[in-house]
Amino acid sequence: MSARKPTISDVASAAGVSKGLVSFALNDKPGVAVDTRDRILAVAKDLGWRPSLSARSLSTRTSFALGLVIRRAAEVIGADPFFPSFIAGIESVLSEEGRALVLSVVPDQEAELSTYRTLAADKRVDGVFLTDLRQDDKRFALIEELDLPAVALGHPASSVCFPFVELDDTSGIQAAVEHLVSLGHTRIGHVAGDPAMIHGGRRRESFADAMTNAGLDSSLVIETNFSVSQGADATRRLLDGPHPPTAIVFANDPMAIAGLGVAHQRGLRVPADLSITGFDGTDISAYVFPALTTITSDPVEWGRVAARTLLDQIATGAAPTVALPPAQLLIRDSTAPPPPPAAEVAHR
Amino acid sequence: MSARKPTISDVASAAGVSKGLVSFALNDKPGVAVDTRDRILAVAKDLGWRPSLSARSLSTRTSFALGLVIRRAAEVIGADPFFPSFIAGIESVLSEEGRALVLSVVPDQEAELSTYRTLAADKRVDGVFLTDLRQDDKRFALIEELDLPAVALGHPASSVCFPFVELDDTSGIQAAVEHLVSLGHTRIGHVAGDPAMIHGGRRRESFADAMTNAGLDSSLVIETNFSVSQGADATRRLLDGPHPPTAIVFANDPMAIAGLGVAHQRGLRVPADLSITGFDGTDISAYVFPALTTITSDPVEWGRVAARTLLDQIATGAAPTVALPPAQLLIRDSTAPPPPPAAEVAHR
DNA sequence: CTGAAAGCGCTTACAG
DNA sequence: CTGAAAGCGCTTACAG
Repeated sequence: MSARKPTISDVASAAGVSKGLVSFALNDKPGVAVDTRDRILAVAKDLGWRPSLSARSLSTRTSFALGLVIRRAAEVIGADPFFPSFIAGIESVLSEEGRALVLSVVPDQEAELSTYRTLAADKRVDGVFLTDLRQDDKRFALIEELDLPAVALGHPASSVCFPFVELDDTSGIQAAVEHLVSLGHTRIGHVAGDPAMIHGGRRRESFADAMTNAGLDSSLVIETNFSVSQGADATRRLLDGPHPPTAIVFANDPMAIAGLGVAHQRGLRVPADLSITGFDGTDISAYVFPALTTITSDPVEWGRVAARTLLDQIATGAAPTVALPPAQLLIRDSTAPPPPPAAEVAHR
Repeated sequence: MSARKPTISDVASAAGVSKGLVSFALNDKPGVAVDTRDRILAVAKDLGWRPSLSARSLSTRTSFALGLVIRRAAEVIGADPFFPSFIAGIESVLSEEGRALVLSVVPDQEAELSTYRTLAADKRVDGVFLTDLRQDDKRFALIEELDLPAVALGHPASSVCFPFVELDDTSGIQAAVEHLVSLGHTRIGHVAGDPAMIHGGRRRESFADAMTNAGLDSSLVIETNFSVSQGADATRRLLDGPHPPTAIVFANDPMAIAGLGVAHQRGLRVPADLSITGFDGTDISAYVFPALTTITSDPVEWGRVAARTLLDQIATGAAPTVALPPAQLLIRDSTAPPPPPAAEVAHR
């Protein structure tokens, strides 16, 4: 029971071998006799030896950590339940691998970029996750410049030199629009996300495509930054327009819930007077009234797959891109046929 | 423009001094002539030298990182907007200090404890944040055993050897009860959080105390795990009881929003038939209908202060405990006088 | 005020 | 299959 933590030298002398051999045994390198290896490992276990992370880091230039940089405005960060679940998924694979997750939350692009630079310069992480991809994403060039292994969430707008894990959300949006059209809606609005963000832009395009396919006007769209306050505001503007929609497709659940609030405040019944769909399938969406028809994905699984892909990319330098099962439309109680024209007018 | 990153030796030889002196200059140690120091620093900057983190870690036994372990069931993790904001607060101080945050999300106590052990054994972090304090918290003994610097969020149930940052939430709960009592409510229920968690238990006690002070029955309490599903369930049970409350105080906003959903589903008007209060002051609470009367705290500030305190604790070993401004009652539209007895009966 | 050297605890060619 | 040694890039007594 020495006070000091045992080192590789302690193990080596206790096992009667050199430090080098202990290292080889530990790392499963070839060239160690089986019984020698077993003896070394037994002694190591006996002594309670754990190789020093910083010593390994120094000689291998590896940090055994992965980095996640989240760039979100303070206003948006709290409302989005994506990240906690996504991180739980990452953790579930990292913990088995003895790796850690280094997390940064930054307010703007400048801080984001400099955070990646610092992470790379300090070799604080062996690779990074790229979330919230943007249309013209400055990170791509930076990642290449820094020669930092990376994995992106979603399909990058340009061709990139790293793998990504994508989840098709277009079919979910299309299913939502088709669902509303089949219920008889013809004036459907969309409260879109941030157009500078790939998934914000793509959901909007999917909406427009689906509307066009149905032969309907696809111009009832208002862009937001994904925040609840802008979601509420967009809903108001849509309802105040000359031809208010009878259904609104929201780009995320928090905005849809805010939209529900606006509708109720105006005395509109959902879904009798106004149908609403969300996006994410958050827990709370099942418990608001009426329960939200939404489009579900699996952020925990996304985290798991992204972590495995990044680890693979670090190890091999050429991990394959993977496509997750597409987001699914989950029909609950916030969608119904539109009101008959007369009843409709009565509400304005 | 060499391909290799410059090291301390490069700086030393370029400046014509020894490595040791460069180290002293870098770390502001005494015993370096001012002009020598300036020259060294100028050369270092010129060469773009950044001291290697892993080399420094190895010789100083410091990781320049702080650890946050979040133990939450998958079901609860997404709905609680506390952590993203709290983490943003931590980040705002760590980024200036060149330190990183290592985050772990674990499902249960066993994983939680072993995560702290691993973090300490690997010297992965220099100190840890302790959140979601429990009544009988196994982490306290572990922290002492591991000799790991720590800071707790909230007031520990037992006396501990590390500082904590507390935020009084009792006065907020009391203010909520007093507000409801002053509106004329006499049957007030409480959807409590997890009683094993300090803040869950304390909010519940504050509720009971406030009710007793008002001379009212304080037994209308249902415990939950803070999840929206249990929040909805508890609301139903309260409303199905023999003497249903005319107001419900919820231990967090997500559950209050679920409670709002249950009330609407039953055709109860809020606040005319039922008053509801939340806790947290989340963004979305302002946008549901009716806007939620809630109790607000400042998780970002909490993160900032906790980070500074932990850094102080690491540096001095004796950082003072700090008390944040108490949570404030924010009156919005979900609270009003109770319905007259007759009207009430009509709703059952 | 400054230099030369040992040490932190691993890994990895290089010999044998 | 195994050992002895150098090296990763810092920090820190120890001399002078």
